[in-house]
This record gives sequence, C-alpha cells and structure tokens, in this order.
Amino acid sequence: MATVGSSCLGCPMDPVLKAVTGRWTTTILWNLSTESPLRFGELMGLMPAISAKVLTDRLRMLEQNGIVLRTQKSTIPPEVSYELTTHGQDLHQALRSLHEVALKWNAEGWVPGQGFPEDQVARAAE
Amino acid sequence: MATVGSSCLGCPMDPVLKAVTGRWTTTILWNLSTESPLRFGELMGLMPAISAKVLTDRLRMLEQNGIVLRTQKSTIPPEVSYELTTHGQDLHQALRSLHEVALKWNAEGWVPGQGFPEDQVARAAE
DNA sequence: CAGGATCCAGGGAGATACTG
DNA sequence: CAGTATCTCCCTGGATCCTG
Repeated sequence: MATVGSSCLGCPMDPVLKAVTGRWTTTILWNLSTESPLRFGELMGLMPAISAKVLTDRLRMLEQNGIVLRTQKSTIPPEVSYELTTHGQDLHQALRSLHEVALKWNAEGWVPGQGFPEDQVARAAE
Repeated sequence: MATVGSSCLGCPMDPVLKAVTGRWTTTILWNLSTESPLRFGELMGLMPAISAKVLTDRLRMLEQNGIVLRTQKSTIPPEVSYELTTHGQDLHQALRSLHEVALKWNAEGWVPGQGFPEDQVARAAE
C-alpha cells in the first residue's frame, strides 16, 4: 500500500500532475478557486496573455477530467460560466499553499532563473 | 498590493509555477521532499521513465532557481547528491497537499482524460 | 557514476480568421 | 459573447553516443 513517504514508483501523482499543472492550467484553477463562477471572458481578462484557443483547450481538458464544471445558457449572446466541481475543490489547499510560496519567494527577492539574492551573490563571488 | 483573493493580474504565481511544475519537475521535488539527500542514480531509480538528460536539465534548473542544492564529492567514481534548500522546503506543504489529492482521486476511481466514475456514466447516458 | 553533446520528432502554444 | 478551425513555429522530451 502507499505509505507515507512512499516514492513515486507507481505512485499516483504523475497523472494528476499532468492534469492540474502545465502552462496556464494551474493559473486557471487558482482563479476559479478564489472566485467562481467565472465567465469565459472574465477568465480571459484575468489572464491577458492567454489566447482564446488555449483557454478553451485547457477548460475542455479540465472539464473532461471532472475538475471543472461548465454551465451554459443558450441565450443570445451566449453566457458560459465555469467553476470547480466538488472534486476540483480538493485542490484548494494545494493551490493556496502554492500561492503562499509564491508570495513568500517574491518578498524574498526570488528571480526566475537566478534564484534568491544569496544565490546571486554566491554566483558573483566566483 | 497583493491582497488575499487577488486575481492573477500581475500576481507572482506564474514564474513560480513555471519553476516548480512541468513534466518531471514536481515529481523530482516530491521525491526530494520525502527523502533526501538522494543521489543522481537513486533519483533515476525512483523515476524509471525519465532519461538522464531530462533529469540533469531539471536538476540544473532547480539548482539555478535556488530550490535544490547539489553536493558533489570529487571522488572516483563521483558521488553527487541532491536535496531541497531551505527555500525549497517551502514547497513541502504544497507537495503534500498535491499528493493527498492524488491518493484521494485514485481511490475514487479517477481516470486521466475520463474523469471520475460519475462523469463516465453521465457521458455514457448521452 | 554522473554527466555533457547532438540530433531528432512531436506536440503544445500562439497568431489569425471565421461563426452560432 | 464564446467559441471553432487552421497553420506554423518553437520548445521539450527522448534516444544515442561519448567522457572525467
């Protein structure tokens, strides 16, 4: 059985990671976990750099995986909103933790690709 | 200021996500967070499907980002071990949460690309 | 043992244009 | 408004071979 401290030999993390991480995916989940339901256009507005195609792709994939619920009103203009399913809400804690780490590292002066200030001076000393 | 519940407009999650998620990266971090230090070959053994090149790439990137510490004994044969830095240990909670979700979803019959059992019967009913 | 160097193929991201 | 349909390009993962 999978005991605490078990390695990743046959551990179930891999497929889950594939489903919830990856470019944009985690950001979408974070947005939906802090505020929902959100409409398609609202999600676009929260992530200015994403394209409609990629957002659609990610949402479809998350929906397929039972993580996100899509609700569609067939009015004109159409109104579609997204929210986490009950299963998707299992991710709340993980997303919150990730967010906290992000805030902390930012406050500590972490720079993507360069690390923390200490790392940078250590590098400069060489 | 970044307040709690803030969206991802200029929020610091993106670069952090890039650094800690992605194929293999999170799995490596999980292994190092449950058991360390680990040698290069031990990491390989824990992730049979990874190639040496990718493992090296990921470790270098994590090292560059100040998340993983590389310790090298210049003996023959060489012995190199990896562990999380103190900053890297900030990820413990997030990794644990992710792992718990993975175990839960697995127990609930979640299938990558198909979702949960309920989703699958709902789909079959159409 | 722990890698560095190359080469290659595939897929995902992005831009653009169109639609119910 | 909320997509869909293509097309291209680049990046990443994987395989193979070589080395301190």
